[in-house]
Amino acid sequence: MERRVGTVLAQVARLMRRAFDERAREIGVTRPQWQVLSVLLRHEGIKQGGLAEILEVEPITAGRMIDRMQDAGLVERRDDPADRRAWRLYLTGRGREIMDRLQPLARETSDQTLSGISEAETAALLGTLEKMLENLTGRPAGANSWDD
Amino acid sequence: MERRVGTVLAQVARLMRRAFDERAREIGVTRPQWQVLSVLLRHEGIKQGGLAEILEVEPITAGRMIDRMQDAGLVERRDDPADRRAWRLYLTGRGREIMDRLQPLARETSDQTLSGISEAETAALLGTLEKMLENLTGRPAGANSWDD
DNA sequence: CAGAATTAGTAGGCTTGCTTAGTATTGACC
DNA sequence: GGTCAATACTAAGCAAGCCTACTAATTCTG
Repeated sequence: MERRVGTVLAQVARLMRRAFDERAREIGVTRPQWQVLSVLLRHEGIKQGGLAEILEVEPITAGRMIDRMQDAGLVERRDDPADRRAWRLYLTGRGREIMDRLQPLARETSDQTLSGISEAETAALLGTLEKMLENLTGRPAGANSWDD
Repeated sequence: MERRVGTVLAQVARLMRRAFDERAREIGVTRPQWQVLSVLLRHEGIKQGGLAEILEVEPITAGRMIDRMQDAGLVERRDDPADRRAWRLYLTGRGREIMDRLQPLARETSDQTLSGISEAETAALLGTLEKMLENLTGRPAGANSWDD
């Protein structure tokens, strides 16, 4: 039985990504890229390693994404004055503009996905998912947080 | 608030895949490949298109996966006697053996992820996820089923 | 201060997903 | 029976994950 949790979870996650990307294609941004922009909005000047940690992704994955987003003019790499190995990441004006246009698309996607599901059920879902996240990362979910 | 559902969902899905792949690396099989084997076990002789539909994946994605799994000796393509465009897919002996070894790893992964979460909560999670799946695919979740 | 260990990021190469565009075969319709 | 649309699959090319292995800079330790 439990086998199905991973399967269904992966399926829903993939279909949500597809639904978002479909809407955002015209803007030329993918959902993972939107998530990067989202983090950068809250943590201007973060290093690549920090970004990777928040996203729970390997540093190389974050680095490659920043490569593409820099080419697209969405983000900017600046030297870290205190550490010559590191980059500091900043949103460009274009990146900021695009965030404004993506927000409603994200809303639409989650509205579509959660249609007919009550607030309470959604909250319960989120609660369970956060426990799972803790089990997988071995650290409290609040710590790797998105909204501090 | 709802924004976070997609994000957390994607994160949990990715970390579960990582946890499974870590365990299965020694066997040389990834989680998506395990899912293919799983479907084939229940639907011997299915065509690639049918496989893609069950997995909710594009046909080309399924095709490329079968390429690799055929190279690895896990599955076999046989001609469809009634349609020269199509392939019929079968597990090899090796594929079947490997399934036996993967089952416990899948179990471990979901046990780790769901540790401290009650049966009732897990069932509720699954129920919610299936509603979301319906919302995303536009068809009843039982239809694209895994276990008929 | 010198040398070792850690940290920040990159390079190459793989799988899994996608889109768009193509070929080959089948099936439906006049 | 011939044309034409639909179907089954493949090709090329991209994004986003991963792992292993590397360079360069920093920090720790003796």
